[in-house]
Amino acid sequence: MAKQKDISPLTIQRLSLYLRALREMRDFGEVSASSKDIAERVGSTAPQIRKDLSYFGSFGQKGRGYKIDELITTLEKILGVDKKWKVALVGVGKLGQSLLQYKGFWKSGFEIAAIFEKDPGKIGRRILGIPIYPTESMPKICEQENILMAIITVPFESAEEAFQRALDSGIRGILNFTGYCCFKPPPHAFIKDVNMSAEIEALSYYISTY
Amino acid sequence: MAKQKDISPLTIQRLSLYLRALREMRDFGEVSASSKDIAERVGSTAPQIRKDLSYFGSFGQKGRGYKIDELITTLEKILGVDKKWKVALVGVGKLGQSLLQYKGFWKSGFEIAAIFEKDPGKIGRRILGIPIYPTESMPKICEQENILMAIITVPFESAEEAFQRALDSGIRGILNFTGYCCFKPPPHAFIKDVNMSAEIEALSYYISTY
DNA sequence: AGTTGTGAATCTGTTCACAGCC
DNA sequence: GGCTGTGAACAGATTCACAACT
Repeated sequence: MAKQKDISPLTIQRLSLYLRALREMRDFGEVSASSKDIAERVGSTAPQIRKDLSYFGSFGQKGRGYKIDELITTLEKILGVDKKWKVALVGVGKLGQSLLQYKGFWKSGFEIAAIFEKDPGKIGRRILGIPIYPTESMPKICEQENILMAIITVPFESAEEAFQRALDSGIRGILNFTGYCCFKPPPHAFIKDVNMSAEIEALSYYISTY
Repeated sequence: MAKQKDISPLTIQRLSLYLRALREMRDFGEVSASSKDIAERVGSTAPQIRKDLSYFGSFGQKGRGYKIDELITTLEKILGVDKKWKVALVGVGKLGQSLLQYKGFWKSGFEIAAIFEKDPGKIGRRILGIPIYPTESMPKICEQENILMAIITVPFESAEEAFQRALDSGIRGILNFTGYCCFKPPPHAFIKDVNMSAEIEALSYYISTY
């Protein structure tokens, strides 16, 4: 279940969708599900789902489908969300505060444990009980608190600096909201870009064109 | 420049990155750029950029690269962001309010013109000067105001209903923050899913695995 | 010499179809 | 009969390599 190499990022992203779908089904009282059932929930196809799962092992029963509880546990293990993750928020402007407030993502074992800011007016205060530290203390705090992930929401201009500091602090996973996208992470650090402008501009393209 | 068919969504998404990079370069005083220059800015490769652009025409000069101003104008036209777009916000809970506050995206010609809500306590009020209407009035208002795009941030449970109402209101482009992903839009409507949980769970996978 | 634009080659991802099991 | 797991076929995206142009 662990060291599978060369699995497409697209597969990984979809695994996360399957997990949510399965949790819904469970909450709905279902006990087992076929690849077709899952496909309908996530707007995909049955062979796609079987193929994605097959990269990691055989979890179903021929003729019967998948046991929902088991598959949930399996997917949680694969995705690593069976563990608790401590996350740093770097930059607590409008967007950062919004993400803090928005509890949606922190459901599955992600916890914002520290906030880092440049603005002296904010340093030393707390938001939702979470302490705000000066950026310089990031290496120390991240080590102390065992923080391995960061959500970076600083302005574009400070992005490169923030990235570098995060890596120097032992951060291995970055969720990047800055729009800065030419940072090359070292071999075992990972960056995921979230780019809402690009999304909405793509919509603009489709509406204009078709 | 208009009706190119069958262009990959990935290309479109990247066009948006190129556009931002070029604007930065322009603001920095640059006048022309090679595909290599752009590639460095966006963390891609030179042939990728030339290929992407080639689907729409030949905009460069051999031996010299691209005139930045011209390419910006071209890309704006291709993406349709040379027009002003009015956008509806559907659901103004925590996440919706955050997006409103966060001016980042509204730079390039997108304007939130109306907010739609179920909560009677919010209806009739305004946020940042933008009126909050009951969801039922969506078809009427969207037609009056010529709103063709919607950002949907309602809770998962209300998503399907919200999608349906948006389409009934003439909305052609939806930016979907609900996590609901099995909605099949009709031929000339388009949905873009933004899924931050999936992003962060993917990070969890990479950190755990490598 | 420098750089574009592009067909051809390669690589990656998805779909199909069916053997094998329940 | 129903459904998984998977190799093989197919489709799609990226990279390469080079002719054409400045």
